Amino acid sequence: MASQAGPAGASKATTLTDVARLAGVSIATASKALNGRAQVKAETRARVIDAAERLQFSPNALARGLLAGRSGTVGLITSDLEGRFSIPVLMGAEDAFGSGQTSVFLCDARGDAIREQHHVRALLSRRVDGLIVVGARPDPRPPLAAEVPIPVVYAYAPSEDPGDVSIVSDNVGGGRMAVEHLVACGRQRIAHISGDPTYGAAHDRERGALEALGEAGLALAGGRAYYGSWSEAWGRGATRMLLERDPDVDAIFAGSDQIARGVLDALHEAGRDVPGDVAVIGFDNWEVLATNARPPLTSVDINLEHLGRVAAQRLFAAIDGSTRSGTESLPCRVVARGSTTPLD
Amino acid sequence: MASQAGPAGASKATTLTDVARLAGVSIATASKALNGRAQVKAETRARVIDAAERLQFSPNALARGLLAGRSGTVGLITSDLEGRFSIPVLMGAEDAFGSGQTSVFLCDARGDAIREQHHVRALLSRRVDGLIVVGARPDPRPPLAAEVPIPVVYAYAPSEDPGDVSIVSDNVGGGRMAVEHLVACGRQRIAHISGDPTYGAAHDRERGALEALGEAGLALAGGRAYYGSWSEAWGRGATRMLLERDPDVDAIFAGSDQIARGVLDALHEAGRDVPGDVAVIGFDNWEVLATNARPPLTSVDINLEHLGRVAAQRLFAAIDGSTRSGTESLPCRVVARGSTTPLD
DNA sequence: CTGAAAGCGCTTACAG
DNA sequence: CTGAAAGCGCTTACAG
Repeated sequence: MASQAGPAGASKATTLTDVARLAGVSIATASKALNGRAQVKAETRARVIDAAERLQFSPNALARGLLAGRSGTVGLITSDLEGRFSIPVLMGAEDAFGSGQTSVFLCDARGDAIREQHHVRALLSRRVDGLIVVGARPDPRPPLAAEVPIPVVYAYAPSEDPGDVSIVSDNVGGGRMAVEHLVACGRQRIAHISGDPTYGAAHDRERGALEALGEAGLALAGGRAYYGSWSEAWGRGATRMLLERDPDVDAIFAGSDQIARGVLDALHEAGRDVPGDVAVIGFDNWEVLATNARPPLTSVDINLEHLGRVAAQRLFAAIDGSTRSGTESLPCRVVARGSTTPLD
Repeated sequence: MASQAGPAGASKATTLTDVARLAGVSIATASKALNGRAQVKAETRARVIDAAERLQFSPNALARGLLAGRSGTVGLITSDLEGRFSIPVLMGAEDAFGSGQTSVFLCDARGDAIREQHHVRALLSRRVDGLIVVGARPDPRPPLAAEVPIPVVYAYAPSEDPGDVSIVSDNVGGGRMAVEHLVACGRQRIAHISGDPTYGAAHDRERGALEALGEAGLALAGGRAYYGSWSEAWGRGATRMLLERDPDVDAIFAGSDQIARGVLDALHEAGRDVPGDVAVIGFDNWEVLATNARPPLTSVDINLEHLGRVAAQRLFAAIDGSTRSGTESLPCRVVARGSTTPLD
């Protein structure tokens, strides 16, 4: 039954020629009229515009791009669509582009360098004007394998090459903010439970936390930071361990919201009141986890959507000729909820 | 300092003409050689291919598309990138396309019809060969406002127009599976706590559940299904209510994994053992919630990634001329974890 | 103010 | 087997 009709939509789209014919002018004039060029009589322009509307004319961007040497498109290569971190970045970038004339090609490399190469080649063939590469985790990643003749911006995960343009969130600053917030809430015995120790960003956060503690004249409760994995189970286990070693702890800075959820559970089971006895702050501000927690979880937001938007802006700038390079760190912010309140 | 260098990548890309010149043939011959046409001497072909490689020739897809009347691109319009349901669908679609010659434009309409229109127009102007529209929630949605001359496939949220092509997950079947699984585990007093009652899909799931209960000669524990919102808090509250009205309940089918997490919490606090006293099954199989639950949560997976892949296949078929239409429901599957086990 | 012509980079009949 | 020519849909100098 199928496929008898031949390719759907085979009815040819209307072209400038059709519009020109209907308006009774040459295609050159039609083009100028539609593009707002100055040298067209007002009445002629009106007739052309009217004809274009009547025919539902939609200019062929392929032809235009071929001529202009610019396609008005951009490639967004993510390493991991599944991961929840690339999505907000992607949203921010899509948002920044979408409002203008630029369309975005989405490619998921699934963390595979070969696949990434394949996508880069395809995008180059489509003559994208630039590329944004969104990493799966915040650590530095190798630059794209191929030499590409267009600007590239690395987002979330910076390129290992300092000559590239990278936009990341300021993990040191985020760690610092978390502790400063807890100190501002009057806490003195602050512990840090983090995740996978192979994440450089985790250590950056710890560094920021230690700086802030030092400035407040405090030491880390529990004797050291606890590293494990980015899971609720680890948050629970580490908290039990911590309570044994340092029962007087009055605040816990968790390396992620998942860990924080485990921390809250374990504190609850140990009969500690949050935030009365122990304040808890998470990291990432993963809404669904943070707002549903009991009590709702204070967390450090890493502003990923903003990061995506900035990446898009930097890409635009580079396409327009900017030669700025290097890694730019964007500040985090604390979103306060019920799990941290001042002691009084 | 910036922008002195002029637009980056301004060094013109190599063209077929460059390749032909280096190989000492006409561009027609070069084209045929590169595209595997039969009428080319082997030695000539080799010379052309060699030249193309040396020059890193990447054929201009814009020129090719202009000529072919087909761009080899497809538009993916999502209503809600933030939502966690559109992402897997998008992954599946991207995956199905990405392995071939098709590139995907991503557009987020943010649930706004005006924005959607804007994106449709832009995509049409880029001469995409087809469109996939991914809804934000599983209920039927109005078809695209504009008449589009290319095939459209609606995924996750079906079009209200039965003449359109829609791919959705089988919510009735999913509800049925959930109850059948609980019955298979020997449960007799099965309750259903669902979410926002304005979701048609929620009622579909209930319907499937009721059918399966009827076939097992059982009635719904708690007297009726409990509707509220898709949150942990509601899961907790509803469970408390349920335990009061029907203390003998031995299984709860939650309308989402978030609700299920709340259910588990409340059961835990009420001193009920899961799955010993009460079995719990969720819906959506949201990995991060399900695997981190205590015990790990059994859940109905709605196979969104597969749904995206099928949507892509249907779009391809339509582009190739298939005229099949209507709504296609894809089956769910139960992913069993620790929260449900046979009574024995 | 308007239009004929050239050209963006490629592919495809059509001659040779 | 190879190449000259036309053409996809548009824009932009350049004449008139």
